[in-house]
Amino acid sequence: MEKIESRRIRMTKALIRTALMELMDEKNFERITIKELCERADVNRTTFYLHYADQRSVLNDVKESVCAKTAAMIRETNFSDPTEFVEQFLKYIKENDRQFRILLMNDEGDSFRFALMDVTARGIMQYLPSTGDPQKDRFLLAYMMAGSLSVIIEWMKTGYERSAHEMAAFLFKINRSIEW
Amino acid sequence: MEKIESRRIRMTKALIRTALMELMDEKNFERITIKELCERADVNRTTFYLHYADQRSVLNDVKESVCAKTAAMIRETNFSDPTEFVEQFLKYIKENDRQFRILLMNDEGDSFRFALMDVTARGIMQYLPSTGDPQKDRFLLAYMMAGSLSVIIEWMKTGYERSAHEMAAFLFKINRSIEW
DNA sequence: TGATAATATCAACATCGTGTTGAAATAGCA
DNA sequence: TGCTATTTCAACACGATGTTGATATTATCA
Repeated sequence: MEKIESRRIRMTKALIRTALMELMDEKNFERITIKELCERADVNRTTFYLHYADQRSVLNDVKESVCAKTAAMIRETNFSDPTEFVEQFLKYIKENDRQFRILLMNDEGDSFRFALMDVTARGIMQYLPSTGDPQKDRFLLAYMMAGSLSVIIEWMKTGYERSAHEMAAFLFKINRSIEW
Repeated sequence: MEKIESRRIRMTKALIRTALMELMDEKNFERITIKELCERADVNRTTFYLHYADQRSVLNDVKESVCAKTAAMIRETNFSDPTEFVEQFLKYIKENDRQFRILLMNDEGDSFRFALMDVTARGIMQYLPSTGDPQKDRFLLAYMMAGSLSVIIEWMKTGYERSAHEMAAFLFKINRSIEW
């Protein structure tokens, strides 16, 4: 289980992942065939099956990789207060617009959103509410996370009209104002 | 455009829609082929193409039909205050658990959620916030709708542990407490 | 450098789902 | 009953899938 992938394999898989993102920018995920994915990546179809079972496993791989990079960014960034954390996070999304847009818009079963939630929880854990009732806490967390992500997606759709700073303040104000 | 479908056609399409819901309860949407959908519905494949182009158009049809029924329920139900409206809505979801669960869990691009938003807007329109800034209003609406739906989905996942009454009070309290 | 192992390519294959066709069977309605 | 709408049926060409065995290329290490 501790196998480290060789540089060649990492390169091949990266080519396939990049090709998938390109294609998802052009058409629906369901319409993407393994054949055209391989042609775009310039990788033999047999090679594809050496590393992935189907298109979905490539997509999952992309999701994991984006989450990992986001987690690393959070780890390496210094922020003193939660508003600044949110602002940094928003800036990061804006800078990596294409990836986040594609993944959030094609998020079957909210799997990417849940993964993002886990990642960002690290940054705001200490500011999360507690009612004493674990189930209520879960409901509240779900509410705030889904609500915030939805606002972020709306922000994306405007082409990031408002600044990350302004949006962070907005989001922080809303989330803080909730009574529990 | 004003064609009324004959009883036979309505029946055939209903068979196909029911079969799709059955299959979606068993496996991922993407893995469902037209062939097996027809076998499950006991309808000839040629007949399928007479009414639908592909699996997705069947799914869209199901979504529309569920939204239409929900809208009808809302129209026919009397409720005096918004909490009661939310409670009725939650009860309706609980009673039609299978349909809502399947559609919400497989909601690519949030299309079903948006449609549900439109439908329920009728019931809570007058209680929606206005900041004077249309874009901010859109953000707030997105936040509250996505947050509430997410709580509802979490409620589903618990197997409707708490009562619709309690959940309605909870949701109403949260949404009301938001500052804008 | 040269041997060796890992990785990628290639051609070929059977299999399956797709979408369409024209003709025949069946059901509903006047 | 007879007419019309609807469904069934068999057949077809097409393309994607997943797998195979052999071969070529590339990386690693002695």
